[in-house]
Amino acid sequence: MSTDQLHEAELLAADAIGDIIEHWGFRKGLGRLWTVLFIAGEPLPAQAIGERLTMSAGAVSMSLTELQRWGVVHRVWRPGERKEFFEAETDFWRMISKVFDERERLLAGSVRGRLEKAVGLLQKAPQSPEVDRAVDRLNRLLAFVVVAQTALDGFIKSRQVDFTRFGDLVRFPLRALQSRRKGDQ
Amino acid sequence: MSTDQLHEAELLAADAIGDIIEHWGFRKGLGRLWTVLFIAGEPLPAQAIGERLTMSAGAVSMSLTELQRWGVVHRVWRPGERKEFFEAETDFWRMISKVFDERERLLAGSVRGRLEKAVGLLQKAPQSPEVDRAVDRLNRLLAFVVVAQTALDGFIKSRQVDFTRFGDLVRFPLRALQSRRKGDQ
DNA sequence: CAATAGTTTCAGAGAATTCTGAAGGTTCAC
DNA sequence: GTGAACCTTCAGAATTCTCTGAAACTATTG
Repeated sequence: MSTDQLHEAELLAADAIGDIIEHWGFRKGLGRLWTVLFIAGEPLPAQAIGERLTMSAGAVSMSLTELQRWGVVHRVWRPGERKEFFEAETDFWRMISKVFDERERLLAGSVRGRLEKAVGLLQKAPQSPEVDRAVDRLNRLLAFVVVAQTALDGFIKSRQVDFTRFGDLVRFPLRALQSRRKGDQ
Repeated sequence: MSTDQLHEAELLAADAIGDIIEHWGFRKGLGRLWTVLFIAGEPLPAQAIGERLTMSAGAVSMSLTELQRWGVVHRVWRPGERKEFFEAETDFWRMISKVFDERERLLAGSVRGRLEKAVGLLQKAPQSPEVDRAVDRLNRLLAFVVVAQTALDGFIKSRQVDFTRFGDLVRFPLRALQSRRKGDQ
């Protein structure tokens, strides 16, 4: 039965993506849910998602909320339909940018602030070779946080252009791969 | 007392870095431990770490093992000393590369394999517009995983050069910062 | 406005992760 | 070899995270 195989493939892929996502600090379930939506290729109602992944309505709802917060899933309203639909963001680049932005915004401020505070504390302490070296190192760490943030940001924001050398694979790779089938080689 | 302030600053910074690290999918404790070693600026015995962070010997040992596995902490043997010392890797770039490499190695194979398997499953299923579209999407996902990996890898490996515009801040900034103290200009 | 379909929220259950503390190694000095 | 100092391991404790299921809420329909 075709539906079973579709379903099995879906779960397999969802789990794989779930694992990636988990290694980047997200919940596995979020990756799985996004993948199901992505493979579906069209907006799905919450209930359908719950059925495919065997999740409770509550879990689906919470996950969808979080995915929307990250900008990787969008809510779709369909005239005439009572229920709501959800679709996966498919522009991988936009997705990643958003996630990075969010992480930056969330952390950079507080982290930077705290590191600066730590430096301040030390500089008020009586000078000593030990403290001096600690200040140097903290400053170095602080500098790195800033540089890394800038660099990552630049990378993320510039890549859309640079990626063209991959033949638009990132944004619209469908055509290029369409003809490759198992056993081709 | 200077030691108290050093200690307080240490904890503050350690916690900040711990938070960053946590958002990138690691245990907070690993970030904290690394930071203490980094600020110390010299190899420390396990016991000293435990005291500064109030961790049990077991936790310290386990954390050190993991940090070494990630290549961000090194074991140092000092002739004449019975205990062993641990020092933080200070080349941020090497650190990041290693971490990315590890993640890649760990996941890329399995993830790629599973996605390919999912595509294979679908391609054996009876053709239908729905299945065809699913195959397309899965292929696109697969392509992205590969591209992203390549791109990230390239970025990571090339950045060492590009970072020079930050005045070597990333690799060897110690000297540059050593003399700079608050009020220098 | 009552009934219904659908979604969100949240307390508590259950699962997973992380830490502790003790037992067991290992190394080195004597 | 024995004892001391130190590190590692690991079973179970403690903590944290995630999910469930039911109740509350919202929007739509008749």
